[in-house]
Amino acid sequence: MSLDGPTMDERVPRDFETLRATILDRRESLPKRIAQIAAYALDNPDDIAFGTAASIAASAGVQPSTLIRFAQQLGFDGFTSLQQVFRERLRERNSSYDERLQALRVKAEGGAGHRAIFDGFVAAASTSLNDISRTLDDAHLEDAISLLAKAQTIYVLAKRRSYPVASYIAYALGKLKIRNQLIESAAGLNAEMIAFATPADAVIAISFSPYAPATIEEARNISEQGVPIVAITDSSFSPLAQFARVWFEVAEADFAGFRSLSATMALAMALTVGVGEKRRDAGRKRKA
Amino acid sequence: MSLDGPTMDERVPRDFETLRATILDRRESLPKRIAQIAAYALDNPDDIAFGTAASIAASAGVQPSTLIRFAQQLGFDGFTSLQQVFRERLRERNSSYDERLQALRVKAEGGAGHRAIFDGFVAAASTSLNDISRTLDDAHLEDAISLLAKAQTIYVLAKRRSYPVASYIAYALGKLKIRNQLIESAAGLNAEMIAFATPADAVIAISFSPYAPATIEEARNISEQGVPIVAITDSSFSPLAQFARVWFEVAEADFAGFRSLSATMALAMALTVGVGEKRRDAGRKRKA
DNA sequence: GGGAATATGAAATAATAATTCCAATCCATA
DNA sequence: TATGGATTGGAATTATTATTTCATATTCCC
Repeated sequence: MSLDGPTMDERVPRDFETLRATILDRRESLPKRIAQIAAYALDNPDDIAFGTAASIAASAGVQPSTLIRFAQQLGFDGFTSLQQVFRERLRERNSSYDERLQALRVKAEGGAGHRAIFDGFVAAASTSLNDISRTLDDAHLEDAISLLAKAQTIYVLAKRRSYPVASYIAYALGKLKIRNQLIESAAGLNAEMIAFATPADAVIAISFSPYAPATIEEARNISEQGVPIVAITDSSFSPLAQFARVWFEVAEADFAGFRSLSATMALAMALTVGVGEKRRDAGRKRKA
Repeated sequence: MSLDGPTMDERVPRDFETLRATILDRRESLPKRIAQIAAYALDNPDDIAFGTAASIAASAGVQPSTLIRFAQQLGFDGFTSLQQVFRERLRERNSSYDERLQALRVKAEGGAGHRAIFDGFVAAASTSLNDISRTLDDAHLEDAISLLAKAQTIYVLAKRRSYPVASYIAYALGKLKIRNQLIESAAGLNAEMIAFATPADAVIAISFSPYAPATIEEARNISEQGVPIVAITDSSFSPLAQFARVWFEVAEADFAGFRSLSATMALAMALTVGVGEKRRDAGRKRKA
């Protein structure tokens, strides 16, 4: 029995890393059941954070009292205070990513030097990816892919800032052997090109504010011919939205006056590869 | 009083985002104290996850019973089940950034459906951004920007998969009023275009394995004319590296056979805007 | 192999926390 | 301004959960 007063020799681990180290350190010398719960704790820290003493003990295959003895051996005065450490860990880790992004952004805004510019663009891209990952509507995605998979030719329509995305879509469709036509302005023959499109075809149109007038005009014309349009744009007020059969709202973060394209790119690739898969599946079914 | 049976009309939010949306949606119509705790909940989700009804109520300045009424209004049968949602959120977000990515990747690999494809591309893009953020060499960035800032005309050279990046660079340089020439193959006049370049100009060349032969060939020719090259490529064995005055190694993650472009894009934008800034500074100094 | 020290299991107990209930208050409407 | 309904506060009640206790088992040393 040890009756040392309120100030004990052994320091109680206050943060998770210290705790982890302490456990690992003593691992050898722990009694069987205590070691069992120690291993469980390091393997399933989330369960310790949220579970009740009884539920955790059951999962780990020990008695609740063992769990408490484990906590006491580590210097805590009970399970509850041990649990605090595991909860604190979640609190901190949770914010770590956003904080890192925030730090990057602050550095980019405040800092001088060109590294700051680079960090700014990375932060903008990360933010955009994060956003779209949260907000993308699965049903829209399915609709858009079905629509495009049925098309004889997929026309790809985008100007200026959105043009790189269009050119990547065209490249990817080509690699997947899906017939497509990029509508670019070089030769000034857009109107003629568009005239070939029929309701059996489909369009992917991409435009962000300020909407390139040519893109809008061409989208209007082509939709009047009955060609279904899948639009990627930045708000429900976008003129593109009104012509589109399916449309996606993509909010890209910007930096130094240039918006990121990463979220749009990810969506564009998902559409392209999705169409490729859908066609392959349909092909297989037809053969079988 | 509503005595509707076990199947109630209103769906109980099962995940945090739905819950958040529901709260925001009803915000107007909520009674004062309930609204108070609603605001608190959205502002301090961690506290809801970890606190007790009493402690949370005290922090939010209401009675515990109000907290329970709030939960019930949302369709939960008590505070405890509301709290589950807040805990689940932490479990999922818990993941340090890498773990979250891992989750996304697992979802993309395991999951069927087109959402999985989308998640895969988002994961690839995030990974790439993460990598480049860690590995980019500040000194290289400075060197490249200095080199490009001195150029009379910046030639931009990329084919196939890298072409979208080149077109974005050209767009951005244009917006910044920096003279540039995109070398595309449409008219088959690349050789002639390249012949105009002099050592007072500079080139940004982008190529990834499998390196487009045309890009390599053109890079060789232009470097033999003494025009300095900044290259973005994917390994030190890249044929581009040997012609380049400065070169960046960018490792893009891939998914479904298509590599991400997000890291390359971020670097490209940093170069572009960096050059813009450098020229503006130089201009100011010359005037002063 | 015997005995002391240590570890474990299971149930009793104490504590803490969620929920309910009812009276008081507020608010809209006639 | 009176009245009914909704909202709120606070204490009582019920539930859940952590902790303690003690009997039993195991281990280690002489």
